[in-house]
Amino acid sequence: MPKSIILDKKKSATLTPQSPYNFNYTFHKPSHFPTQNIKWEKNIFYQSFIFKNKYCGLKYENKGTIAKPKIKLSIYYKDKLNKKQITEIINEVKWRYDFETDFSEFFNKFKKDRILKDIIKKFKGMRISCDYSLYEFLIVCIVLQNATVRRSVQMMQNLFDKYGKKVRFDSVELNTFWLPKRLNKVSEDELRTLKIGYRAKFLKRISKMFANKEINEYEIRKLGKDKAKEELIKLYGIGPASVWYILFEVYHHYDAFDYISPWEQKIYSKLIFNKALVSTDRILNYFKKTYGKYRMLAAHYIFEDIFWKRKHEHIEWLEKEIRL
DNA sequence: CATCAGGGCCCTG
DNA sequence: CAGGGCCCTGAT
Repeated sequence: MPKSIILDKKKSATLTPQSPYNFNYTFHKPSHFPTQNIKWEKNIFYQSFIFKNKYCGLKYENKGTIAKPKIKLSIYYKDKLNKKQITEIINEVKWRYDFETDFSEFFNKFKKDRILKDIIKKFKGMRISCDYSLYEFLIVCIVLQNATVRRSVQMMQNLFDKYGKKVRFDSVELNTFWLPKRLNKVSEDELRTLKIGYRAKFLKRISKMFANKEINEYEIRKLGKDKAKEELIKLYGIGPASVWYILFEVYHHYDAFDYISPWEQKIYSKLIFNKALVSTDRILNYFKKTYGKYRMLAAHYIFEDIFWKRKHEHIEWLEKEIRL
């Protein structure tokens, strides 16, 4: 078990995202895979955060409204962070939680859409949120592949316990990820003792690429969707199912919806067509035609809506599809 | 007890 | 471009 790093220093800043911004629907996504590097409670969000090899903790507090958003960000750290580094962390946070995008066109365009109209009313101001760096998100993708959620949770926790650290700040203790070079050094056999199976090879290769700086997360932000896809799909262990998640969540391409995995196909079939199984082509065409460049964002709103409902009520058909 | 598919991907033919 | 193999786990 990792030992805790106590983060006893703190700097705070007040941030004002573009309106409308819904704090809670952005910082908590029930459809997302749960990992122990983050913690949400109403109007507060915590995360562990590795910034240039430094282990930090971030606390976000909702101090505004959806129409007049205001977020207090507190950065907890141990050694020292200079002003420039603080600014860099703030900029990264703004990107990760989609502070600066203008959503008005999306909301206006679809406020009468048969599926989205009610969802938009309720979720207006929900943004993309990515709790991970590219490297960390790749780990999550790989751990999700060909496994049930329960098993993915176990694999992730084993990795956190073996290679990550823990940070303690404010009132929380959270797991952290590790640096790519850490995994680059371990053997495939050692990784396999963590019950991750054939994924060990993927993690090693990807960690090696990051350790050797063969891939640059920030350069890919400058690329268009197709170019970015081309780069990402080259990664060993990243195929068509994973790459769309990355393009949307990490790179904010609101139209990154050109592939549906079987379990998602069933969910969209039910929600959009009220049928057990509609062909993936038909679903994708519907989204493309109806939502155009916002098709993945629309899909995201629809997905979050059903998963929020699931928190409060039992949805029989959905339980069958997600197989915990 | 055995068998099997699961929130894919790689590699081969 | 189809299909087999891959890890482990819980369901049957």
